[in-house]
Amino acid sequence: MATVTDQPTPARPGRRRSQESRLAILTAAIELAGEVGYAGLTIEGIAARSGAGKQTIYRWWPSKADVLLDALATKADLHVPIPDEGSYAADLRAFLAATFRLGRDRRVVDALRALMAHAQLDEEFQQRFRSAFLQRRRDALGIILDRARTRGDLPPIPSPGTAADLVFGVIWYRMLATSQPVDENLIDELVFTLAEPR
Amino acid sequence: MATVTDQPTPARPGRRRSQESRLAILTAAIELAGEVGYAGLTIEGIAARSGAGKQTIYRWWPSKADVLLDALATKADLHVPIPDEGSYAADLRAFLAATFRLGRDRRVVDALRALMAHAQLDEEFQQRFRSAFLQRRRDALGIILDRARTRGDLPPIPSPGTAADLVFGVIWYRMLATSQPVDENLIDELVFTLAEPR
Amino acid sequence: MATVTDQPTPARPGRRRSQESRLAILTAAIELAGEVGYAGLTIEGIAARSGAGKQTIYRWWPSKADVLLDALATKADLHVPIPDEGSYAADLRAFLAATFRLGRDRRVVDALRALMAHAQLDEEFQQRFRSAFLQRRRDALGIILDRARTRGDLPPIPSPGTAADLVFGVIWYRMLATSQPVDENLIDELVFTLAEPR
Amino acid sequence: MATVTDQPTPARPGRRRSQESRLAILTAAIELAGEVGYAGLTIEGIAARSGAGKQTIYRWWPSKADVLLDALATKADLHVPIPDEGSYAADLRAFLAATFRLGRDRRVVDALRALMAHAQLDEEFQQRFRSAFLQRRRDALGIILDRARTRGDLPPIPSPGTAADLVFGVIWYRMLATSQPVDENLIDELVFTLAEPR
DNA sequence: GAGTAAACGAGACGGTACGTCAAGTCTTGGC
DNA sequence: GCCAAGACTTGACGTACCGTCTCGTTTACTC
Repeated sequence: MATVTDQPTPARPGRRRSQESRLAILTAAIELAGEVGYAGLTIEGIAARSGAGKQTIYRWWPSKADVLLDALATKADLHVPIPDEGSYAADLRAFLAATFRLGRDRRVVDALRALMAHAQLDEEFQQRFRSAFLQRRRDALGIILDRARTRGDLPPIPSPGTAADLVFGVIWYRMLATSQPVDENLIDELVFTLAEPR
Repeated sequence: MATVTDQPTPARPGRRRSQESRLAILTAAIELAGEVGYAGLTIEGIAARSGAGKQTIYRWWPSKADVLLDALATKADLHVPIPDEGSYAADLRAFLAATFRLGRDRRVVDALRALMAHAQLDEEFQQRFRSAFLQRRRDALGIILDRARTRGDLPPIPSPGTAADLVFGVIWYRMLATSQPVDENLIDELVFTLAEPR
Repeated sequence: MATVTDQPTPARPGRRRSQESRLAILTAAIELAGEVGYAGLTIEGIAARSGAGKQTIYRWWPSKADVLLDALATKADLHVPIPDEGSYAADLRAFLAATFRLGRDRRVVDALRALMAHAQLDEEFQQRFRSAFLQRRRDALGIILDRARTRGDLPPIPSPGTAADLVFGVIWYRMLATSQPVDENLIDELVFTLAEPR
Repeated sequence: MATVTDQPTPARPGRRRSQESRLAILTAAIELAGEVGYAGLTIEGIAARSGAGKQTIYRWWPSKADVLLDALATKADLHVPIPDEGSYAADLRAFLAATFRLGRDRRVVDALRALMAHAQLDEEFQQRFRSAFLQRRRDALGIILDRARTRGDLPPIPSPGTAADLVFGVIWYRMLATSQPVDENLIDELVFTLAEPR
């Protein structure tokens, strides 16, 4: 039965988007970012490596940052599962551990640093980066905090919003400013500071 | 008697560095960054605006980020005074309030965001940015933390290093990721979370 | 009775060529050439203006010059009648006057200039342009010259071929090199120079 | 002694134009035009072949046609000497013979055809082509015609202007429309038609 | 009336060159 | 030796069209 949401196949005329090209472009972007760094990454380079025409890239992505973001979303598993571990402390610990694991992949970390950097230089990309990446992470943590509040597990201070700022703040600060990734020790201190009842 | 610090007059032959040019360049950099944004800032633009030759800029600064960093250090008052307020909580509150005031100047915040971004894309600048800016701020907070430890005022968890990461983490995260600056409310929550004895 | 030239109905299967499309394309070509000039004329532009697909154009014409040549032949009356005026001088005068009239239409002159230009840059189009246009005009003048020779009206020098070169030479030279069209005065001088017995 | 016309050295600051680059560009343009034809000639190709940057070409010439025109003027001897041969007929014959010789060089003829073509597609280049080439040739013939008039050697019809149109008309028409160059026979017919007293 | 075949509109594709911008370097004459 | 001026090579930008290649649709003929 056809419904209103059957939009993926609106029977448009014209040639369909090539999935071969799309994937070749995303793969080339990831590889090149790893080889020459984000600063050395160019649309021309991606086009050359992937065998696509530049226009094909510009047709679907507004900037090299968008290509890389799409590549990351498509190729890297950025998903953070949030199983109910029974307590705020345990949930938070699980969340941080998952992030910890992600942070061990140098290529992913470098790409995220570059995307955050690009977001500071490109107003419009900043919007996309926030809604496509940053906000999703925040929402995941938001679920944990909500659950804790329901449980009566959540300290009154800091407020959920500030707690999220503290968690993501350390993570990003270490990535951007000190090259010191999230480690086991940090997890302990964070859990104690945020989840320990007073 | 000549000493090691007598560097301004090493009695070299040839024309001395022009302070007029230096200041004109720094002023032009600040102004242009405000007008066209960091992404639109170019060495050529700075040279044209300041009336300097490009070579003069390249002779003294390695990149546009360094010009802007120098301009910020020279023109904006980035100094954070750390008077002894009698307690860790009060010192921390004073430190955050000073940062709060700094964050009200849009132009300074934008410049800092851009410099942090540039640091992600330029390995060598990252070193200079860390030692010339990030580490200095950290050192200032370090004094407060040291003083608190001496006083016996400092909670055992989080450790001083992590406390600094938490403080600078929130500040930078809000600047870079949420466009939500440090405000009075955040100060209260941070002071409570970090300085309240358990 | 079917003859060799009855090509429009070879009883092939499949959809027939659309005359609507053909005319829409030729019209669009003429209009666009007038609006944006030949240099600004593109197959994509013709397709967009006419509502045709690019493939439809490429199916029937090898280049934009061929489209324009076809358009000119179809829409503009390029025919030069050569009624017998009784003498070489009168025939030549009539021929030149007809050409004169044609040259008053700016759009036709511009299109011819562009086609002649294109013929210099595209070897294959040059062949088609010669046989479809230049040679036809030459043949028309050839009839006049033949008639004059039969009449004994034709001066021995210049030879018919050279006479044609002289006639078309001035016309094209004025179009291409001096923007000065054929006018009454030129007609007088040409007729005197070529047709006056010595 | 310095005079008002000593303009070549106005003591401007800044680096001087590189004659090495200029000549390398002109040479590359001539060579490439010969190898790939004018239609295949590109600014990028000239830059690559000459070792110059594209910007250097765009700085000094507005289009590839201007490069080629300059190259032709610089490298090919396009000068037509007009010694006084004693009579209009002899002068005209000498002029045509010189042109005849020029027309034997395939590369020069092809370049001129292309430039004339380009002039039809580019309004501004047309102005430059006329004053830098076409008008100069016309002026040379003008001297011959003036001399003839002074001598009383010049037939009243056609007028000098029309005579020039006829001469250059045939030459260009043969180059552009019939691929049949000026030859000895044409010279005889032209001299007879234009210079023979009636 | 069910194939089958071609032309049609639309539009994505790999390319090439465009003309521009800025980078960082080099060369000039003057201070 | 520093300075302003400005030409230099280099390399990427984002755009415009090229000519080709699917798509699904429409129109004709053949069986």
